[in-house]
Amino acid sequence: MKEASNKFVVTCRQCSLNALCFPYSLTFDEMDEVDDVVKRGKPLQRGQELFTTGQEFTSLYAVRSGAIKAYNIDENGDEQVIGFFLPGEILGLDAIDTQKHVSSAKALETTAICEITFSQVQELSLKIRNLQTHMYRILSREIREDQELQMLLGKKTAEERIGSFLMNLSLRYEQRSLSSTRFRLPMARTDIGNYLGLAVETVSRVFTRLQNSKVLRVEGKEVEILDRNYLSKIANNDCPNIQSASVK
Amino acid sequence: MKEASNKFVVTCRQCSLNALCFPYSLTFDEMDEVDDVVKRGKPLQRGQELFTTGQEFTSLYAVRSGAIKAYNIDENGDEQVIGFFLPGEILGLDAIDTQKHVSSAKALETTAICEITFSQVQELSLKIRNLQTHMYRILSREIREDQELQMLLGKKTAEERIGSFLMNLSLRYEQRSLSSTRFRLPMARTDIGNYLGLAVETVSRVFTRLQNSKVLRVEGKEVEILDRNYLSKIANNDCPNIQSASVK
DNA sequence: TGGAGAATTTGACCTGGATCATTGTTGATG
DNA sequence: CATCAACAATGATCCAGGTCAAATTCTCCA
Repeated sequence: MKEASNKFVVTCRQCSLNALCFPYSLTFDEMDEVDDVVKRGKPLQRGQELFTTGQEFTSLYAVRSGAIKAYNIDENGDEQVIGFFLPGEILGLDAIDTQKHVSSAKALETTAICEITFSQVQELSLKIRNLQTHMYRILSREIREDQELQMLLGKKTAEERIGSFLMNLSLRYEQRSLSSTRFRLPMARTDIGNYLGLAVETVSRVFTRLQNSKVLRVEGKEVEILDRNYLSKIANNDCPNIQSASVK
Repeated sequence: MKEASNKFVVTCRQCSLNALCFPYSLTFDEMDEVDDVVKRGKPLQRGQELFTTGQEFTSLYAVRSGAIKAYNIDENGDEQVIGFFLPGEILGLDAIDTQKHVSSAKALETTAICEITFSQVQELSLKIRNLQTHMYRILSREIREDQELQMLLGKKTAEERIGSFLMNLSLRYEQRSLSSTRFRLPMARTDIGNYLGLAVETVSRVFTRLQNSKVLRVEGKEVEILDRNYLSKIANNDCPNIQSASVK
C-alpha cells in the first residue's frame, strides 16, 4: 500500500474528498496511479492567482481546501465572475480545447490545490477506463451546471437568483459533510452580485429582505438558512429533475 | 476504402462536415471505425423532437443538415432555450453525467441527424487516442461557449446581446463555408429572445433599430449584415482572445 | 489598539427593458 | 387561392433593479 512520503501530505487514497474529485470510482490501485502524477504545491494566499487568462494550459487543478473564484476581465477592464470552486471541485476544464486559459482563477482565502498535468490525465485515461468515464462525467456535469446558470441568468428575479445561489451552496456543503444550513460565504457581496448578474446593492437588499422575512440569518459572511423550504421553492424554477440528480 | 452501401448515404469520410464533427483529426481508417457505429435515421420534420428531458441517455447526436433547438421546460411550464445547433455540432453532452437527458431538443426545420451510441464512443476513444482527445476538446469547448453566454447574460445590454448572437451565427456559418454576411435565421424571434434573456418585443425593436442605423438588413428570417465592424464592436465586450480562438 | 481603506448597507432617484394591447404579416393547409 | 393561426412589429405604460450618494461597519496592519 502506498504511503505518503511526508506525513503532512495527504494521498488521494487518504483524502476525504476522493469521492468527489478525480479518483471517483477508481480502485485503490488506480487511485495510486493518479496519485503519482498529482502535484501538491504550497497553499495559495487570499488574493493569489492560480492562473490567468491567456496563460498556457498545462494542468487541471482540484481544490483541496479553501475556495477559488474563476473570472474574466473584459476589454473595458470589468470583471465577470464565472464560478466558485469548493474542495473536491476541478478547475481548468474550459481551457482543454484552446490550450490556453480563457479565464483567471484566484484564491478567496488560503487555499490548497492539487495539480495534475492534462497530458498525464490523457495518458492515464486511455489506460484506466474508469478514469476516462469519470472525466467525461466531470466535463458533462460542468456543462449541465453552466446551463442551469444560464436559465437562472435568463429568467429569474433577483430574489430567485440569490435563492438558487444559496441553495446551490447549501447542497454543495452538504455533499462535503458540512452543515447545509449554516456556512460561511467565502466570497464578497460584489462577487455574488457579479456572478448572478446583479448590482451589489441588490444583493445587500435581498439579503436584508430575506432576513426580515425570517428565511435567513445573515451576519457578515456567516449565513444561516432558517426556511430551507422557502428557499428551495424560489430556487427551483428550473427543471426539478436536474436538482434531484445533483443531490447525492 | 470504405464505400457507402447506399449511394444516398454519406459516410463520415465523404461528409463535408467531418472537420467539425466527431471525426476531427482522425485518420481515414479511424474515421471508418467511427463511421461503422454511426446511425443515420430519416430526417426530423420541423417541430419533431429528437429527445426530451427525463428520457434515458444513450447516444450523442450530430446535426448533418438543418437546425436544432435545445431547451428546458421549467415547472411553471415556461420554456427556456439553451442553445441552437447547426450542422457539424454535437448534442447530448449535458446528459453524460446523469445518464438522463436534462434538456429537450427539437428540429427548427427539416433536419438530418447522425446518432452515435455513447458506450461506443467510450469504447472507441479508449482505442483511438485522437478520438479521446477530440471528445475532451468538444466537451471543453461547450463549457467555454456556455461561459461566454453567461457573460453575455450577466452583463450585456439588449443591443449587445443581439449583436453577439448575430456575430456568433455569422462566425459559425463562415466555418461551414457559408456566407458570413447573409443568412437565414432558422429560429423564431421568440426563441432568440428566450435564449438571450430578452422579451420578443425587445428583439424586434433592436432589429429595427439596427436596421435603421444601417447595421443590418432584416427581412423576416433573412438577415444581411451590412456593418460587421460595428456588430463585432458591440459584441466583443467579452474576452477578445476567446473570439480569436474560435475563428478558424 | 488605532485608524485607513475596503466592504457593506441603506436611501433616493432613474431607466432599460418588460408587459400589455393592438395591428400587420406570413406561410401552411384544405 | 382563401383562410386561419402563428409570428412579427409598434406604441403606451410600468416597474425591478440599476446608479449615485452617503453613512456604517468590518479588517487588517503598523
